Amino acid sequence: MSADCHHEDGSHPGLAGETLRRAIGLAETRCMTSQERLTAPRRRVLELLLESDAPMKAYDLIAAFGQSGEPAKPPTVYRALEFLERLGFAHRIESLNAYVPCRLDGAGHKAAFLICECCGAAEEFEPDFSTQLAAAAARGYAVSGVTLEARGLCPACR
Amino acid sequence: MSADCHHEDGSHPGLAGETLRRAIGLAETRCMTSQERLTAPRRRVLELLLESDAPMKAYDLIAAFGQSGEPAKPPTVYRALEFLERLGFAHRIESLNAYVPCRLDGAGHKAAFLICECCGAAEEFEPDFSTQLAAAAARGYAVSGVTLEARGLCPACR
DNA sequence: GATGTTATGTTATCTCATAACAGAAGTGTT
DNA sequence: AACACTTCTGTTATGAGATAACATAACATC
Repeated sequence: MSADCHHEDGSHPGLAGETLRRAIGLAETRCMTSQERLTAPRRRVLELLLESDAPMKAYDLIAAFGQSGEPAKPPTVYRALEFLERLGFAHRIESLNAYVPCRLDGAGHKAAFLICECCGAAEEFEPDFSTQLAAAAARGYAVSGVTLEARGLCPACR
Repeated sequence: MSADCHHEDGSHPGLAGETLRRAIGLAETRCMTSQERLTAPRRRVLELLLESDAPMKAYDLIAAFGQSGEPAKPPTVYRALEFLERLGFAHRIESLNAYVPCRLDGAGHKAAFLICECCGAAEEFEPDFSTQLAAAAARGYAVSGVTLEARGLCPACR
């Protein structure tokens, strides 16, 4: 994100109130059905991601973790992120070293982002990797996960 | 790369001798025509990348930099990598924190890799991003660069 | 040969992430 | 209930990756 960008990122406003509660409730349900546990630290990290307007760095999560200002220890947050990624509730954006909640239901182990170099917005979009998967198959590769990160300017910043 | 993989990565054998010299000569030429300078540290880092069979970490490059075993200082190597990326001579693989020489001529600011989770090979392939670029355009994004990283098993490791 | 620009050398520090081990909490048995 | 088993958490310490800041050197060009 450039330092002198004054645009707002309108693409993914953070959740709050009832909307937030429902998103977390949905995660609870999905954990139930897959015999996984949405424990307190995992729930807290998911909540922080959902509340945020923008991708969050791990140490942002660490700093914001405690209700009354006490930070978490790094492993607490990294473990929660690992869990959330494994269940598809969050994605890591490699080129930012940052994390976002999954905005698309059931994207599985594929993710695609449009990242604005001006305002820092990271918009997730439905990835169609058929071309690339065909190229991989032609080379004999068995692909288990794909990520795509496109950098540029969002409509507001152009 | 899994610790117990005994396969060889055959996809990108490191260059040596005449082949290596020609690859570097090509880079020299391309620098000339674009009014850029392939200075000693830049040339050295490119050489190390070209000689390697596999993606190299920045601190691998730092350790291998000196002819007689003396490491480089980190900024020396990071600056060279920045230059090589800018000119399209090298790519950073975000999900590995590692670097490879560009294997495709004139790929510009787009790159696509098949990364073997067993042997660590990273094969660059010709990216066709037409689908994703159309999706980006539909959202009003002006895309300046795209990277794709597909993880899985290479033919030898399957 | 003075000036502006680009690149390098050097020190220190910052950000990002994980290893290792002890303890607590849930689950299923007998 | 007592037990073993597994999963998750707490805590300390450290490893890995990258950059800020400033001084010096090399090149260009006028």
